[in-house]
Amino acid sequence: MLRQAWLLFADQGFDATTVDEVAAAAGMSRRTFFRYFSGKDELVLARLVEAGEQIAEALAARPEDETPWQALRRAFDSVLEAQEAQPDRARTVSRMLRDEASARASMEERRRVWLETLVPLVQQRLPRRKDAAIAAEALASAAIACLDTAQAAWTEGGADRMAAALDAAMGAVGPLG
Amino acid sequence: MLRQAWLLFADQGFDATTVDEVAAAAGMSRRTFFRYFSGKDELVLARLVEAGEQIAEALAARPEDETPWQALRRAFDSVLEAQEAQPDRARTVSRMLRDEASARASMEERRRVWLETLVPLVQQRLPRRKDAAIAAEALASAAIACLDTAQAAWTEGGADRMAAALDAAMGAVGPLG
DNA sequence: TCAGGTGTGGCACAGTGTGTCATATGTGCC
DNA sequence: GGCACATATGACACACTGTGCCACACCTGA
Repeated sequence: MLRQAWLLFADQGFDATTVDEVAAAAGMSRRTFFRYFSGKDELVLARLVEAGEQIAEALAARPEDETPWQALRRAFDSVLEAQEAQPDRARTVSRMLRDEASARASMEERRRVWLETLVPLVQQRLPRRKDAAIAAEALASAAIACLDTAQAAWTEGGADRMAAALDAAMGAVGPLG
Repeated sequence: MLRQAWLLFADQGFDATTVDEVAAAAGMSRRTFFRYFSGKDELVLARLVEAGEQIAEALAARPEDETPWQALRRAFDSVLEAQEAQPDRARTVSRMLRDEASARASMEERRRVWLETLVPLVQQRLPRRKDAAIAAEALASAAIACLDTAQAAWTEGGADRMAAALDAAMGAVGPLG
């Protein structure tokens, strides 16, 4: 949906692309665009949310005997593969999210949306204790932080295999087994 | 600086307060306000950056035999105290950052600024290895994620001692010794 | 007194996001 | 077919943000 918009973003940058251009490229009026999307941000967020759903699916499918941290690490694999399958495109998007101020806001939003679906799945893997809710949220958001770290390292040359970067990141924080 | 602005934010909400109002309250013109600040966001960010500097100072002062994770946990103590000293004000700010869309953008920005100062300090505590840079960034950003989790839990009733919430969060992710 | 720097405000402009209203474009029913 | 009704779209106006540009006031030293 609105693949046209992403072409514009990649070409001119996110900030430099106006809503008018996006709307025109999609063949609708400005007003109509705002009726379907809350703004340019939502186009970015939509993509990120999709990835979050992939992760949630994968996490739900991990064997029960894995620790939450191991399961989260494995759940990220599908996203890693998708990124490494189209490295140029993935790096372009990644740099956009890092460099363009207005796109950055979507990152915090993504964190919340991802947590909403991931936290319950993590909590299922924890013993029912008083602090289980906090523990689950801490684990999930720490894992996301590691994913972002790996993503950044991979985007800027340092690491050529993203999986290795993620192992390094998550392995430094908690035992991967 | 611009304490007036924070009164307006607390009173009307962040989004609902216009730059014109802030400028008027500070006794300067709109144009002059934009000469000193990049926007309302910067007023929020300034506060968050200050807290980050406190954390960095505290981290640098931790004994060398602590693990990075333990040291980070202890480095957060000063922020915790500051928050618990003025719980109402802290909760108001916390809710604003959570609920108001435009303030949310500052959270991602804060993450970056904090990492810039914290990562080198964490890396000093790690053995020099190939992945030390990634490990340091992963540890620091995971710790920040835990702090946010604890903050959220404390803001919404659940936990009345923020330190306990942070122990639960960080303890669930890595050993605190 | 004059020249040059500095701080400030006014104005105009492009851009975002929203409310309101008018105009298509169906869709079902008689 | 013709009519009534709902829905989708577009046009316009508006409040607000952020920036460039210019004018004015004020200070300071020669």
